[in-house]
Amino acid sequence: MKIRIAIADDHPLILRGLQNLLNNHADIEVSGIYENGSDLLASLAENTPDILLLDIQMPDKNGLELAGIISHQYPDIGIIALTNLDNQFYIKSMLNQGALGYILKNSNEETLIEAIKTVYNREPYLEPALRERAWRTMVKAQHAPPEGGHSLTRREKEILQLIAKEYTSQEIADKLFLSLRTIETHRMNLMLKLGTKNMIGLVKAAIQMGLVE
Amino acid sequence: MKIRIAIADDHPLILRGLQNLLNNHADIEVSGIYENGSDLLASLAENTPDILLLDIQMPDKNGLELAGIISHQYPDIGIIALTNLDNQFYIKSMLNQGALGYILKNSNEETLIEAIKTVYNREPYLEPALRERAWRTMVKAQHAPPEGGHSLTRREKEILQLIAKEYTSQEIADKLFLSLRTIETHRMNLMLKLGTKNMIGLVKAAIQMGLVE
DNA sequence: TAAAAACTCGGGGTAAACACTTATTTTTTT
DNA sequence: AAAAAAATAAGTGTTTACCCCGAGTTTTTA
Repeated sequence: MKIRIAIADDHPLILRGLQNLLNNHADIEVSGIYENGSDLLASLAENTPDILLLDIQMPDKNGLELAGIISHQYPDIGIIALTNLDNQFYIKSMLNQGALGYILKNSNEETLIEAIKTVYNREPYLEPALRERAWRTMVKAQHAPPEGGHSLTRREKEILQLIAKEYTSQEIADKLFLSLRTIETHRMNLMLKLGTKNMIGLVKAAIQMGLVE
Repeated sequence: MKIRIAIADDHPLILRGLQNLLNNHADIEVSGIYENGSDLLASLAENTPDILLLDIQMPDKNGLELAGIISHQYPDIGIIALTNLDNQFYIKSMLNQGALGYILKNSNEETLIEAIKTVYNREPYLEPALRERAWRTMVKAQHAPPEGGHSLTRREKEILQLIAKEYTSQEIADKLFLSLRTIETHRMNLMLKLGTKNMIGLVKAAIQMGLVE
């Protein structure tokens, strides 16, 4: 029996490349391709794959939300995050949202096939190039941060976004009708969670998370 | 006679997708695919294409340099920049470096083919979605900036890079054996050139220019 | 309905960034 | 050799970020 694979990605070139690549494997079958999150969600009930290759950056919904919804509604689908983002925060978040695999778009064929087969067997798979660093991140996470990794709250994301849009703390405070000290506290917490010592690091994190640009 | 196309991109998936897509067109022929800038440069003399699809982000050399070198050495090759970066600065820079076309990786097939045919006729092609904005940028550029866009000097790039790496001005001064005031002056000039009021904007510009991340 | 997490706000201080200015020396270009 | 551009440096002052600390309120989760 073939492994049925669905692909969701807003880049036609990537879709085509994946399709072409996977069709060369006798034990794999591409069951559906989707260019946005809505199409994907609409189709899953009718056409349930074994594996879902999911891009994190999608036009309508982002991959984190999608992974959360899908892993909840269809626990039998093995989700593999397919992304350009080589970012510890995202890896953790995706895994927390129910993804079993995490590979980069510039992976080679072997990595991709190995990821698919591994996740098909219900085992987690992480891009080889990212393993070392991710492991270190996990280890570090057991020391400083409180628990369960540094996922950002709604307010924190909002403020991070404004910071990355070049608002000063005072301007953010005015905009949100909050005290300057509140914004500063949030900023400090953001720096703690994202492991950076200044706003520069925050901006880079915001960009990697897709909150701006 | 077929249009001969070379593709340079470090993403195997994109390479495969492009190859597959272009092979479906009778009047197009893929003459070579390259995963890095060195391979590309080494092969161009032997195997000269009509069109080069060039990724901006490459492991060894960046696309800007490559475009400059190639357009100089092989003026008959029509260079089309293929990128994720929807960014005015980059568009201008690439065109200045001799690229004739600029399209995004999430373009559809029609856009890609149209770009190839347009550039084959030695005419410039810009991603439709980017035209409006780019045009406005060009118009604006005729007012404020001195000439040919805001090109940064070597020192400025170096310092911008360090800023984006979360060095403070004092740390940069120590590292480069310069006065703190010198670094601050450079920083001010950078902010002027890049049209931003603080370091946040500098970091974003640095990332968009590919100086970090 | 407790407990936990998130959100809010403050004092007091140091270091860094930002904003205006001018000016000399060195390197590159013409 | 002259002109232009780049790199260096500084005076002076204001604003913002950063770093300790603590603590009350609201919302979410268990």
